[in-house]
Amino acid sequence: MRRLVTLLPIRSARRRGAQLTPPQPRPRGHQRLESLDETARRELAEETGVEAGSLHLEQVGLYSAPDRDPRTPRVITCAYLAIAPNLPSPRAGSDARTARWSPVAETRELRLAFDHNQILADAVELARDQLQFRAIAPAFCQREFTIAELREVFEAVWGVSLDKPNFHRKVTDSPGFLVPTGRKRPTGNGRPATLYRAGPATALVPPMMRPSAPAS
Amino acid sequence: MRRLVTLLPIRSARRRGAQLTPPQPRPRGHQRLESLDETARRELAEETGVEAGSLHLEQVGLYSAPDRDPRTPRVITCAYLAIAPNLPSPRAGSDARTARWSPVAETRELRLAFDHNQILADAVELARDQLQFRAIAPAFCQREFTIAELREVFEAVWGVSLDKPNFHRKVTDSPGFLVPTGRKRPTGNGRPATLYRAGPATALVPPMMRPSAPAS
DNA sequence: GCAAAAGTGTTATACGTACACCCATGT
DNA sequence: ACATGGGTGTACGTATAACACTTTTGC
Repeated sequence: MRRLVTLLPIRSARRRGAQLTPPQPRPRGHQRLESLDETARRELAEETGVEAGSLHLEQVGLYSAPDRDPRTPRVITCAYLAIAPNLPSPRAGSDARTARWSPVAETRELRLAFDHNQILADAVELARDQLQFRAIAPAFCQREFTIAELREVFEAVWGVSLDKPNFHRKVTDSPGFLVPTGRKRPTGNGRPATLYRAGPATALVPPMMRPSAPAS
Repeated sequence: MRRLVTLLPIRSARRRGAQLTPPQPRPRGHQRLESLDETARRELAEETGVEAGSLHLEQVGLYSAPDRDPRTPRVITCAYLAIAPNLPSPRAGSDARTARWSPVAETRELRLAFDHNQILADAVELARDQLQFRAIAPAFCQREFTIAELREVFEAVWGVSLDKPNFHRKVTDSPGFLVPTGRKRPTGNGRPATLYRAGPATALVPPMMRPSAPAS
């Protein structure tokens, strides 16, 4: 089952610059100024071990309701959506002590603090939308992947099941989306699947339309 | 010609809460806490005279590159996109002293300070995308409008020309998008157009796909 | 009547969907 | 040989685009 969501605790979220009050001076010298995007990328790498290169990062939005944290007014959070393959479990003992993975289908049942359920819902919805038009699906996979693995990404994020033959055509016909590596991967049982890498295209043309009703 | 963009100066952008440093205490007492969305809505109303009710407001994004304002590091801006009809000219003598209107087609030629060209481009791109799927186009019009006026919105924002008959069907067939008022407006020359109001629908189904290449 | 703008009908084409079918491999 | 999963072909329904056509007004 594909896991897509990590939840970093509030304490960590504050330290990593997600809160927009001026940052505390860092203990060891040489405090280089960085954008929030860079901060999010660096801290996520530090806490989960994901190398920054293979990481698709995107702003979800700014959450600034004055009473969103009843303990302290004026806590403002900028939420990010990260897309990456093969994420390791959050490191025990790190800031992300209570971080965990959750399948997309179960995110609605989670009970998070403050407005984090809303933030998470917005992030999932953003991922679902982006998947239709942008060529970000390979970011969920290894550097080389099969069409079936790519299809599982769409099925997991959208919570639907897609027609295998039509999906195959759509992704292979989309210009610049996939480049075959020439290699094949034995499936153990059945014909081996050809391996692909992410192509140069940034958009998916024509778009992969998301079915309205969840299929069986 | 339809004008869509207002540019508020930096000085104003700071005071209205677009900068995310803790807000200065306001001179007259009773400083109610508000979210950034509320701040943007209130300040835009104060400076342009747009009543808050008929205003579609949306976050564009957060701009936090450390050197985006070379005079002061760490100036962070949350940009908003506002959609409203019939905007009056910015008030002389107000904070928005250098604010002005610009047609969408000419926004690429503008020379703005700092990263504001990028912010403006992002906002226009957001408006273009949203127009396809959300029922926000009537927010550009008066409370009652004709199909032709609605079509001019799409043509102005997208920079294309659309087929009149097909556009008419699409918008009238989209359930809950438009409600006819029963009244008609004489065009001066030709058959009078029936007037519509914005319907309850929030999404445009099916979406109004934006043509890829600009038509003649 | 004529011009002009609103609105309707009609047709060809493109697209997505469903599903039958073939291909390549392990046992 | 046969089961299994990868991949291709094909037919059908629906949506879109292009444009001819009708309707309603002012002059």
